[in-house]
Amino acid sequence: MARQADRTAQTRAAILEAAKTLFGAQGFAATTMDEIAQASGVAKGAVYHHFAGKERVFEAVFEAVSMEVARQVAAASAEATDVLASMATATRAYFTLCSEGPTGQVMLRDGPAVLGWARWREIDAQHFGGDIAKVLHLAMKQGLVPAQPVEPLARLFLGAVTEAAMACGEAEHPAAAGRAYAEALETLLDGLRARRPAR
Amino acid sequence: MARQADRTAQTRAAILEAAKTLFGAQGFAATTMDEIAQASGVAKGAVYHHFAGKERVFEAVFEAVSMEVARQVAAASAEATDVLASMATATRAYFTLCSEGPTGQVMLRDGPAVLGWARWREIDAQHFGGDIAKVLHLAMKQGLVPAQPVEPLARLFLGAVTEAAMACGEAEHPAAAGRAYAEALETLLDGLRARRPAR
DNA sequence: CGATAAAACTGACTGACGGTCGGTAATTAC
DNA sequence: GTAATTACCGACCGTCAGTCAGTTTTATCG
Repeated sequence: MARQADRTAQTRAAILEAAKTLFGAQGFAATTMDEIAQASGVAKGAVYHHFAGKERVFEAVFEAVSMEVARQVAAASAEATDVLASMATATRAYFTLCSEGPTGQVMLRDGPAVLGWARWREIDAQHFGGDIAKVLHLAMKQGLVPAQPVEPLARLFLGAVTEAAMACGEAEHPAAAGRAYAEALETLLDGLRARRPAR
Repeated sequence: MARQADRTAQTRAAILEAAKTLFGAQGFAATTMDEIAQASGVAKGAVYHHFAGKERVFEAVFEAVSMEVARQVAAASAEATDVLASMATATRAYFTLCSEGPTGQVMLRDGPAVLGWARWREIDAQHFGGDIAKVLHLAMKQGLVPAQPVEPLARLFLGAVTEAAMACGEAEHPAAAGRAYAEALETLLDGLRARRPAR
């Protein structure tokens, strides 16, 4: 009984692993279901037995990658002086991770295109995106930032961070670009700080 | 001799017009070259005679739409008190235009997916995107904003505006969402203003 | 006006790829 | 054991972007 479940999980994992590699390396469009099937060591029919279609395979891969990225970002921003500073760190870790290699391909290039912007944000909001809103909310509670609607502001930041990640991925000197964008991002964050010290 | 050129231009225009309508209504993926050909009143081969492929058709449509949007944005922000305020107005006009209907489909949903983020920004930078950098630069020159690298900051804003446009397009009450995002955007812009010596 | 070249245009055809489906093998339940 | 359920197989199908050999239209020149 557990045998069956194991077997299923194993096959699923193999498909996911192969798909992640292929999607990351070649992108969604350039990867065929036949390739995925072959790379996972199963027949095409088996892939369709586990996933309703190519997009669903991608969605599963995307979710896995999302989770992993959020985990690493959280780890990177664990220690920080105040909440806004932690946001700057997290944000920087996020777009550094996303701007390089397979992760960027899945998270930024293909993500919105394949899943649609809405679903893309929906998933991201469960991992990294949601944290921005939380931190912002906390910052307001602490008086670091003037009280105002959180949602719109959080979305704007998410958009800015995404843009930075894309730009870094495209840049010839990603590291240098990363520094430049991190700085600009901090300028933006600092601008939010309450002007007349509420302290 | 002008006859030939006329004919060519006319056919091209017909294809572009049909493609714009179809891409806007159904999106890039759901539109077939056969449809475009039929709607333009020419054979498929003629479309390929004028454009190297489906993506090139889209690119031409995208450029036309981009230009039109930039024109309307410029018109909307013509009168404004200071440069930052004009940016707020322009920005708002931009994401209002982009968040609705066919324009949004072409500019935001399919644009980056089909052209690739890099090429997408490249084209946009020739129209709307470039203006952000210009305005920011001017604002620094006038002392409204502390001097700092313009490029990264401009990109972040562009990302934020794009995000706002997407969110508005998705929202159930686009008008209300538009107001909320416009306000958040102004908060961000205001945060950039040089702080008063009085504290 | 032909004759010739060049460009615009046609539409049947091809190859690739996502997805289907009838069938087989393995596993579990009774 | 047998029946039922689930995993898996792979030949086949429909669709669609892109091709190409051939036809029509337009421009050029003697």
